[in-house]
Amino acid sequence: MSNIREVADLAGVSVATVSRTLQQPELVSPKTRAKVTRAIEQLNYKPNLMAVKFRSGKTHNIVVLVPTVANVFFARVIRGMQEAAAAEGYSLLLVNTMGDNATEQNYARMIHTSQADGVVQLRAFNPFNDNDADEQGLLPMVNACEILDTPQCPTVSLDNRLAAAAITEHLVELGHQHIAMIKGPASSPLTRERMLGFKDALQEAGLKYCEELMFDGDFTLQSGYDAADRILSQSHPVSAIFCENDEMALGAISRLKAAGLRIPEDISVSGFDNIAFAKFSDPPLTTIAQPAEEFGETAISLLIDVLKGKAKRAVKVILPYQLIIRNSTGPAPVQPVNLTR
Amino acid sequence: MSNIREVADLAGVSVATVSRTLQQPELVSPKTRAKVTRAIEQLNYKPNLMAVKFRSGKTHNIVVLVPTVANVFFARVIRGMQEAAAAEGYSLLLVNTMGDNATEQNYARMIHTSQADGVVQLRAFNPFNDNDADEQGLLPMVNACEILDTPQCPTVSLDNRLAAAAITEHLVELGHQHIAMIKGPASSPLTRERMLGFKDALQEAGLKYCEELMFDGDFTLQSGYDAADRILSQSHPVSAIFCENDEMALGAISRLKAAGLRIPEDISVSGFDNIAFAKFSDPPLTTIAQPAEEFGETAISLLIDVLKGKAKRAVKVILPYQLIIRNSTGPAPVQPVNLTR
DNA sequence: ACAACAAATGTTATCGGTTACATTGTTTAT
DNA sequence: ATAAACAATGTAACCGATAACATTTGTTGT
Repeated sequence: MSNIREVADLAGVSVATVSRTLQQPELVSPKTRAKVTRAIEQLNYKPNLMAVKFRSGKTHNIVVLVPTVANVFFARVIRGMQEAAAAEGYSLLLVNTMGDNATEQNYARMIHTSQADGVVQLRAFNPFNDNDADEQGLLPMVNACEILDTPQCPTVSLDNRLAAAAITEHLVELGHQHIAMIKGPASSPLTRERMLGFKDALQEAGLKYCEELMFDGDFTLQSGYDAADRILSQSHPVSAIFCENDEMALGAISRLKAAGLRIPEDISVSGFDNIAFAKFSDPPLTTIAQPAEEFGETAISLLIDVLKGKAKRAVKVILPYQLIIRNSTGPAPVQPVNLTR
Repeated sequence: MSNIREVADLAGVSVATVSRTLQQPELVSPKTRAKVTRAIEQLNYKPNLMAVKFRSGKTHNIVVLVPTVANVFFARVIRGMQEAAAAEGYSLLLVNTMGDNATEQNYARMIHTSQADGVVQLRAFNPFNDNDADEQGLLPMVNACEILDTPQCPTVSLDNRLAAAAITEHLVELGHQHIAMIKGPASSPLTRERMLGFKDALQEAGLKYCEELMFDGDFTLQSGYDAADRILSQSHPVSAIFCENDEMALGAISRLKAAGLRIPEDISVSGFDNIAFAKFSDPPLTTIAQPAEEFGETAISLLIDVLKGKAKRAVKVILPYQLIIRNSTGPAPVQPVNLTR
């Protein structure tokens, strides 16, 4: 591999001139520029970016902590980040953390070892220690999608509470009075926020909230299936199920159909996220659409602002949601269906 | 940020001793080691890994070219790579290439600019130029999943032809004589291989191959839906559809059901990949399971072999597939159903 | 023609580590 | 006792680029 010195020698100039030819060509006379360019081509010279990054102290790398890349929603967010990052000359170091705190802390440490300039965190967990925080005003981190309660960094999120209330309201308007909920893991703020929105809407409608109709899940298809199974084997009447994401909704539908229930005639099911599969399921899923790609783009652009020192104060961006009504929700049956057949 | 010199000063030793304490502690006396360790802690010293990588010429980064992270199958492969890489101290630079050749070439160039040591390519496209190849015997690249026809690098793949034949055979055994196929993009070798396997099985069974029953898709849900739409509006009888991946199969099922067809009573549909959704669709999808995580692990381990100079010759690994029979395929109807109702 | 200044190019310290080699101190063998 | 061998530590060159500063060359004005 050739280096800048060889190029300089071949072109008969100094290394500084070669560097300038590449960085600020306007400072180099056209004649010399031509000589240098020729030498570069002749040697097939490529600057060693490791050296550049080392020297400049800027890696142009961004660590992205993803709970799981297998989540279709995150895949869309990643795509948005990718594009925004590439446009600004940044590379993404994607880390599939499986929600493991230690792993996240490990990779966040790449900031300190100068392997990356910043971090995008897609989970409500602060991978930095407290003492890291006060070193500089703003940590080079952006929190997206599932945000921290008290973040010291910019965030991009959705008003999950409002969105959850909106979809619940839709169910209420259809006449549903006994709505079960399949929640995400208790550790997730999303879960809490969407639950609050759910409660808000119930209260607004004058319906009473019933703790026994809340079921645990973990955002996977299987957990939705399992939760539906538990719903079927309990005694309270249920005419609609609000699922905290689409995967769980689809899993639940699978179980309900296996029990011979018709959707939405016997029971309505709603999701959250509007993943690609939602449109093609049977029946197509009523859900909340999130601007996933935009989450990614915004996160990257906020982070770059922080890195450039532009952001003095932690910005909070709230992106809009959209209620997508399809056929998995319908009017409540006149007589609540007996689930335990 | 403190550096090695400050640590050396505080500990009252030379920089070499500090470096040795971290790299080859056995060369340093316990007494000195203790002094150095204390200084490191006191200053909260973290070695600048950019400097290390620059000096050593090894970045411990691996570029992964993913056509799209939104593909559930790739997500699993990525997860496998992630784990294998982390275990060996490598980081993954994931690139969502959207199948764009220029993008892939761009990122593959990171090898030449010393930003990464190697590349894992999940698509049948060689991002390097010919002249890159002969520089060294083996390019620091591994091709996985969808492999090149004439790769100059190690590969990990499935015998797609055999797998496609196996699932076709399953359809034939169920009595299907008019099998349509929804293909992937013509540019993909996977498409060709699976098509060959499909033809193999037809020939084996003495059935004739019909060009008009081959429909184009692009591995997305929507393209499966659209292809099914075209199948419904043509005149040949069809009792089964072999889809080249699960997404297209699910899209097709959605369209077929919308037309009032029952699956598998009226028409059978098979997929390929066994994504998580396959099990929870209605009906659950008959498909080919691939060891996705193992693809990823193997790819990384092969690449590391190449990087360490262990691999002299390009290895080809073929992983096993598994036919998963669920309920989207069933006996062929006695009288072929008229699709154009 | 010459000062004054601008443009073009060169020289070299520097980033933060690693490591070959040099030096000093300590132990072992004869 | 002395040379040889070894252990522990230090010195400084080096990786490849950048950029501050120094120097040379070219241009302009009077």
